[in-house]
Amino acid sequence: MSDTNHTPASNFLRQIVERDLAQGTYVSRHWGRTPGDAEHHAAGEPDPAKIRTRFPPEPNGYLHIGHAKSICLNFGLARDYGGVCHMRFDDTNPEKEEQEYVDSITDAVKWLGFGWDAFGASHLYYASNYFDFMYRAAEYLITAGHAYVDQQTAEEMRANRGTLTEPGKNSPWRDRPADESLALFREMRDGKHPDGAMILRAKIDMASPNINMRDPAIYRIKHATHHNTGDKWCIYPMYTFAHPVEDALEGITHSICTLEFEDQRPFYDWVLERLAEGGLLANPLPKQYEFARLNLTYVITSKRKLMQLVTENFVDGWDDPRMPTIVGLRRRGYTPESLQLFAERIGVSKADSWIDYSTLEGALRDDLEGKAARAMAVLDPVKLKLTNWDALFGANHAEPCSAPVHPHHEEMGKRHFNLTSEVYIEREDFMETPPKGYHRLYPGNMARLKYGYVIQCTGCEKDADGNITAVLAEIVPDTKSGTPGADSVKVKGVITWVSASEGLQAEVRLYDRLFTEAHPDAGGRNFLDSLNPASRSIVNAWVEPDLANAAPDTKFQFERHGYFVVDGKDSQPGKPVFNRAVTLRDTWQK
RNA sequence: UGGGGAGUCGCCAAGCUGGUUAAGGCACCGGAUUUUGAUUCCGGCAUGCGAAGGUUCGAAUCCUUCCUCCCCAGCCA
Repeated sequence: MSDTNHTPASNFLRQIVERDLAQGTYVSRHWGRTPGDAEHHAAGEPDPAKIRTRFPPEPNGYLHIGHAKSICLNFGLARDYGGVCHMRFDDTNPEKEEQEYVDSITDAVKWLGFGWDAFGASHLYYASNYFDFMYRAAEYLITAGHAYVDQQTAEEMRANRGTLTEPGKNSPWRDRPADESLALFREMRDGKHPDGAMILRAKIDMASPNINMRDPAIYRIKHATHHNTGDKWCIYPMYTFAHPVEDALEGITHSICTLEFEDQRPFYDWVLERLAEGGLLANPLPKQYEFARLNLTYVITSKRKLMQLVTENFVDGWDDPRMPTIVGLRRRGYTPESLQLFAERIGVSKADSWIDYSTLEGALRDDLEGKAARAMAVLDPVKLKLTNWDALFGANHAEPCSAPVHPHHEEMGKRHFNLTSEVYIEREDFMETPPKGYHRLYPGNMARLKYGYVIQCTGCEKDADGNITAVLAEIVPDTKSGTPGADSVKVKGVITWVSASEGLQAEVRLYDRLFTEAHPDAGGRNFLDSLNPASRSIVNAWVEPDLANAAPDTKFQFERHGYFVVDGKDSQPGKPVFNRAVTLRDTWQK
């Protein structure tokens, strides 16, 4: 069960935050109540937020389990240290971003249990709202001699960038007068030039051993309509330039990103320092820290590959319960708490690592164990005939039974259902010739119909092909659960069942991992080759009649099977569809 | 072969301003309880910290060399 009052494990980011808090690194910050430049913040109050972090997705796809780790990290740090985490859309590339994605992303973050209202304000921001400032910052860099307009083609730029081991060559336009660059940059802004005709570059060092410092591009021409700013701009800032600026405008203290941006940090600092020198940005400046992104065995998180699974119909959409997307996990039956627990358990560090898929499953089980209502369901039914029923109770008798909604939480109440002369049980709960240690039904053996009577198996019926068509057993009198004689006969096996005449038939979707390989795309192989053909099987199951009107999204533990959720999309009133979220642990070695 | 990172139990991960019996979680293995072969509860689980040297009374922690893995040459983020 998720434990809410405990000290979270230490990690390098917590140490950094704690050190900064102890040293008062950010106490001098002012906050102008909205994002803004140095002047704006200087006019504000001392920042009530001890730290500011941000979750800055690009709205060009659906969030997945890897983002969940980042969300828990950023929002968690802010929550734990008296700060605030900004929800920010990093929408600097109009060609790839859409409103549909911003909606799904905000939904996902909220569903996960986080929000961005703090200190009397909503901290939902868009990088595109800073385009005016970014433009001003770019003009400043040009004026100060830190940037120039380059008219090399993309190919020339690439050729002159050098290689990992050889320095690059200066662009022929590198030393043109600032006035000239400024004029051209304004022409770029005014739409006088086609895409790719010229580009604004930072002037740093073409011989830097860090390729990212070899005069990186900071503003490019894109005649495209932006989801937020429409056609106001035809030039857009590059991520590497925009991101540090966004962080600074928002007063971010700890800018946390993934490892692949480590090489980018010198440029991040360069941008901020130049703009702070020019008085455009307020000190102290944000600092970037990098952590290892999540890798989960049997799971793929590449945006491109996830997209391919959807567009080529290997799954039924972004919210297919087999998808590692937040919407997929949600539909699968994962809870926000289970995902938070997962994030907490895996920790955060800078070491590339692979988390066992079972860690994810374990977090769900641990969360649902304490709170999911129990119910009986038979997924692979075979009929069980109670051959002494009529003699004992009279034909057509229905024997009322009751069971706790949760065995450890009496306050959750009781559920009721009838035992009848014929019930369904799991096919695997009967064996003609059982292996050693098997203690369910086999001829001569006794077991309990859970919450009902102890029964003794007498045999089975078969069809012409030898398939078992029914299991036969007799009720052992006076052994009903809850009655004084219930324990007069001790049995090792307890079997779940559903009345054949009163049970409800329901579609149950049994999901398993999407891939058969722990590392579906390792070694350059095609991840589609390891798609698990058995990742979903649909069965017609029998469930307790009261489940007919279970509300969508409700989680149940089908006893002895696992945790299931009422599908939020395909269930109809009176006709629920269940998704298996995860099986129960099974330590019985067959 | 340039630059930037990382290597602690099967999987994560603390510890790394030198001195602890090398945390904790997950997994696993025992045993107890159990009308879910679940849960819960007890107990077990690294003489070892990528390797080899060195410094030191003492090293996962400091130094040297080496090995392995990851990232970087988009007008993507």
